[in-house]
Amino acid sequence: MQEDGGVPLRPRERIISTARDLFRKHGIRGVGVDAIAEAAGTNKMTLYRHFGSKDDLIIACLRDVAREVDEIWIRFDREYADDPLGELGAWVRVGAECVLDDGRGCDLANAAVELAESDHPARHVIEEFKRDQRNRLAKLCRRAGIAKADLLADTLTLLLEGARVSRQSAGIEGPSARFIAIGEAVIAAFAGEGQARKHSRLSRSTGRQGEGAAIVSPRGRARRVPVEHAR
Amino acid sequence: MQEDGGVPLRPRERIISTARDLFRKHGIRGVGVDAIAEAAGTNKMTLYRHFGSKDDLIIACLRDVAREVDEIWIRFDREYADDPLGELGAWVRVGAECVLDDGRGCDLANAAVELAESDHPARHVIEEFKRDQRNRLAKLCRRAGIAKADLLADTLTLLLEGARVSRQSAGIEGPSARFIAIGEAVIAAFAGEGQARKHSRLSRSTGRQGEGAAIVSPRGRARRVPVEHAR
DNA sequence: CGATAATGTTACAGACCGGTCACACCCTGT
DNA sequence: ACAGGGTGTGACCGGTCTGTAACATTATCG
Repeated sequence: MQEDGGVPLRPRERIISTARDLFRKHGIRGVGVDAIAEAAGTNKMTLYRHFGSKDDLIIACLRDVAREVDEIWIRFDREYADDPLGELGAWVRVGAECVLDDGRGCDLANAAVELAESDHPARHVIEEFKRDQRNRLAKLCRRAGIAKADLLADTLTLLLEGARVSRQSAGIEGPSARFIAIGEAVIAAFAGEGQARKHSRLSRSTGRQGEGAAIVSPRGRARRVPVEHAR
Repeated sequence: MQEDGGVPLRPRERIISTARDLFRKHGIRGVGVDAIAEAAGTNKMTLYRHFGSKDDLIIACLRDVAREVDEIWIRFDREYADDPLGELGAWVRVGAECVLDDGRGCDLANAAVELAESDHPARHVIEEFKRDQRNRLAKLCRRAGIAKADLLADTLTLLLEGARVSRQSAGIEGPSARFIAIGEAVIAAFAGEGQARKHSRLSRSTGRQGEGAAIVSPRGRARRVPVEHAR
């Protein structure tokens, strides 16, 4: 049946994996539990034995996404333990990968749009995740010696969030195509301001990209990262 | 019955207005045509006589939103005819208003998230609208003498788009709270780079805001604008 | 007034939704 | 061999969804 790395997946994992896929492709409200169960090679009854309701399944999926993103952070924090500025650059590149990917944006953010009810149980997971991402990024900025670390973290968060949603509504050639160039320029501007202050010029900061960069094209180290549609 | 400015609205306008409201509150897929018709003080049959299908109604609503935003642009272009930099500032402030407002983000962007099918007829409207917004903003940047006008337009677009979506998933205290500060700082950085070059420093550019600005609070001129949940 | 168009009302079709029930099956461990 | 837990099957419930049919009512305007 369905496997992952040679190990046959049990129904529960298959359901979560399949549900994540279908939710992402068609939207949470655009796919029914029956379709999920069938696509996962099982049936509705088994699905309901593992997840008491569709909302429960949604929450489990969102938690699963959040867990994957956390793992990326943990790996990055280890790989770039003594190079926080390099980690910031890697954050931009992996963010750009997420922007391209399949162009469906962040699962958590999408869920927040779809599940409009302000008291929906999934909102806790979403808000906690977003808060966590912001804090992680701010901490990284602080570690990198950025003077206005929180402000840079917020700026980068808005840029990535915007790139991912803009990719959906304005297309791949829209403003999100310049996410890498913009992100790197912003980091350079913030980094150059607090300490060395040599040249706090905006854009054209790390070489390459510049005005005519057009389509963002992640390469180099970030390519190795099997990030799928994380975050 | 339902009026607007003293003039009684005909069923068609009432339906569009009501549908926009309900779509916004509960999401497009979260509200049925029957509920829309009833809330609009009419019935499903009349709704279907004006709009052949729910998709048609969705498209009409999105066009209506786009039209309102266009009107704002036209007014701004007239009010700030000889002060493009001032218009950019106004753009940021009215954007911040949209971010706050009811915290449900851009109707067009939300629709792009909800209507995941890549061939959904509403996608044309959405993409055209977003392309148009970007071009308008870029033209404004050019008029303001910004050297890298397109890059600034893309940056501001990502920031606003990010602020509006982040407001939904990370809450009102999240990164979107600093949208005005960030936006103004970016504009100042770009404006200071191309020509005068006096101080291209990031942040702390136009006074006020700064590090501890916390919640964005639109005031002054932008307050007059009855923007509702435009864009 | 009278003709015509727009609107209201009710009922219905057909599909799909989330969720449950009863029961049969099969695999695993002892 | 046996027991028990996880799983598969199909039917079913009540509700909601988009969309339509037929007919009654009202508004508009010459």
